[in-house]
Amino acid sequence: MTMKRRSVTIQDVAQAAGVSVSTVSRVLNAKVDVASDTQERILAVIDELGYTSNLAARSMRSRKKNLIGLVVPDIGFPYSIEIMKGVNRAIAESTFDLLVYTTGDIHKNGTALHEQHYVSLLNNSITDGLIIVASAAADFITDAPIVSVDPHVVNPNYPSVQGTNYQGALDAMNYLLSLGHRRIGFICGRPEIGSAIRRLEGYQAALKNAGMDLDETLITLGDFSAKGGYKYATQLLTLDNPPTAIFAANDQSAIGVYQAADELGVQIPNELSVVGFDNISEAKYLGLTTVDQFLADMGHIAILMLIKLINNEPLEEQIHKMPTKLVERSSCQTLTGTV
Amino acid sequence: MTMKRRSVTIQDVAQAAGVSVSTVSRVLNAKVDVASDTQERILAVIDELGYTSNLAARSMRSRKKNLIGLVVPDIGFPYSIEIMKGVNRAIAESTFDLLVYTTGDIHKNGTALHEQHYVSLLNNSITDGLIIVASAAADFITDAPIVSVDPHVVNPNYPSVQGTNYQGALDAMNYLLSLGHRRIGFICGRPEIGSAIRRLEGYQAALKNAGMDLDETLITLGDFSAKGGYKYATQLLTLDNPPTAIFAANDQSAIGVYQAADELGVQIPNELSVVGFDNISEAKYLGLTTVDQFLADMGHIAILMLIKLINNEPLEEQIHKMPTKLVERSSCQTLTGTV
DNA sequence: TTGAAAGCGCTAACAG
DNA sequence: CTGTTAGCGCTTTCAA
Repeated sequence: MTMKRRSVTIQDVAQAAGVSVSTVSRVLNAKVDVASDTQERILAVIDELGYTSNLAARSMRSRKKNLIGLVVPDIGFPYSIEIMKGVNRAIAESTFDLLVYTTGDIHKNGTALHEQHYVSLLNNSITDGLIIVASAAADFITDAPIVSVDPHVVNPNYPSVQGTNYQGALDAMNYLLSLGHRRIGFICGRPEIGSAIRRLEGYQAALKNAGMDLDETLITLGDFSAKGGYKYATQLLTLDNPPTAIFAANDQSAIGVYQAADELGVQIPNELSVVGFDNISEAKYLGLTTVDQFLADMGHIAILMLIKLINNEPLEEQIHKMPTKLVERSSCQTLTGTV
Repeated sequence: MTMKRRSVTIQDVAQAAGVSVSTVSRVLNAKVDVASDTQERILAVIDELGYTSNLAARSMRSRKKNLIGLVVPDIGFPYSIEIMKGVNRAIAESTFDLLVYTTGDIHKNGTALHEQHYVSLLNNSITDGLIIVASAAADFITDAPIVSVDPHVVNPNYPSVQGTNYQGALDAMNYLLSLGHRRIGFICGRPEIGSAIRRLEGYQAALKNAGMDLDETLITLGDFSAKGGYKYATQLLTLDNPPTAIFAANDQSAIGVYQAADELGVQIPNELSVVGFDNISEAKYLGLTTVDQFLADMGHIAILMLIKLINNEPLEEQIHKMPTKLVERSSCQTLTGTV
């Protein structure tokens, strides 16, 4: 590790090259009005001294930072990972660098405050713009643009990319109905999150469309966790008249369902069909890639939108509808976005 | 979204509170020598104006930035995620904020350059120190301390936290041997990475210790990917005299083994035992948590080491040995670290 | 084509 | 306890 006590500054480079700092700065910023031999000499010195421009100083002085920030909730969720992948891909194709901040455990309180803290910290100083994933906070203080991905509550004041949760739930339910199921259980997500509610509404609408009655005992609480899924699946499967299929609000819940079924000796998929929304873990385990792609695309779209905002280009409203694909014991996810 | 054209500065706060900037600065940095009524007034103004300190300006002026950087390879790997979790946990218990940078696809070239770019960019400006996970680069130019987690090649010039790959492989093999297996296949990791080699050495040593001959046809190439695992498992399982057990170099490879076995109609674990190093995906799928913990602890330890370095405290050499736990079809991971 | 000089927002002496 | 002042490293006028 080459560890110097004081880093080499633009001053050092200027002195070594026998020019002024402003000339070095011009070279660094690829300005054209520099004599080519001067330029070469400076570049050589930069290389020799191992100079890197100081991010802080640069950010402070100039408006463009070439840096985009991504604020994601608990990275333990495959959901976050997949979005990050799409973001990474889009960043790689751009001229921006990416910094990621995680707000920690999504189930803990104070997430909204954490988010706001980071937004202020970053967007008022070193980043040109920010993507916020699954934000709990509804409002932010910021100078630079923000694009929100799957916010808990949609705020029409700023652009967002959202999964088509309602349609996805309809698709999943229609799939189960087409298999002949008439008693389908539903394990809900965290009720304060809009997407969980829209999935529930999709569940209810599908039953209604099929002309079936709603059995309230088949709808349970839930919290997007495997533990919750296990608890509520056990509840459903030990009913006097248990469901023949379960639609879980997300992949973690679905894992809990598998565990509960296993423990109770219920065979999947022979005795019980299971569909989980966002069923990433399983898809990955089974070597499927379709589901991941939806989320990655959300991240990708969000970055493209953000870059347009940063460049002051207009956003055209646009529906980005992903094809739906269902696999046994797995699920579907569709999304819309404005680019 | 509250979006102002120019952010409120410490100047604005000072003016509004009728004090000087330095007094505001003192309050911001929790200095004690400020009259409590002055402090209250300033805090009220800060709150009212929605002031947030400019990260760039602060970083530039003061040595302490309260920010730690984490550079991880491809976030698609559960390995990276688990380490990030441990890091997050340690950060939450500290006074530091965390910023993450990912170098993208681990299999792509140029990773080392990417790493060096970010180390210079961050560590010479806005971070107090950096954790680098699975670094491909061996050397860095940096002002602030670095702690390396599982570097490809260990550089004795700077502190590192490393998994006990050799011992872990021994444990995994002894487990398979204790099950009575005498023909055990090995699917290697990327050979340019030190940990892959140490796992191979553990495999070989275990056989030697058991007084068994080494059958070269049972050792295949590999690349830490499911695709590679599938390919080489197929190769092993279609041998004239196929192995009764396979030890895969990581969890991705193991997934490939399951796929290959499934396709060839080989029953696991009845006809074939499989152990995968770092078997995170499966452990998670099966609801196990032990394996994750090892990696998270590596991240945790790394942060504790880094904070000591930042505070100029000495590092004591210390072996942190995790208990070994083996589960059928899954694996073990132990680690050591200096804190 | 280049250099001198003015700050960006902030912290840290140094005085009072 | 508080204000004045001097920069941190960089970009950007404005002159030369």
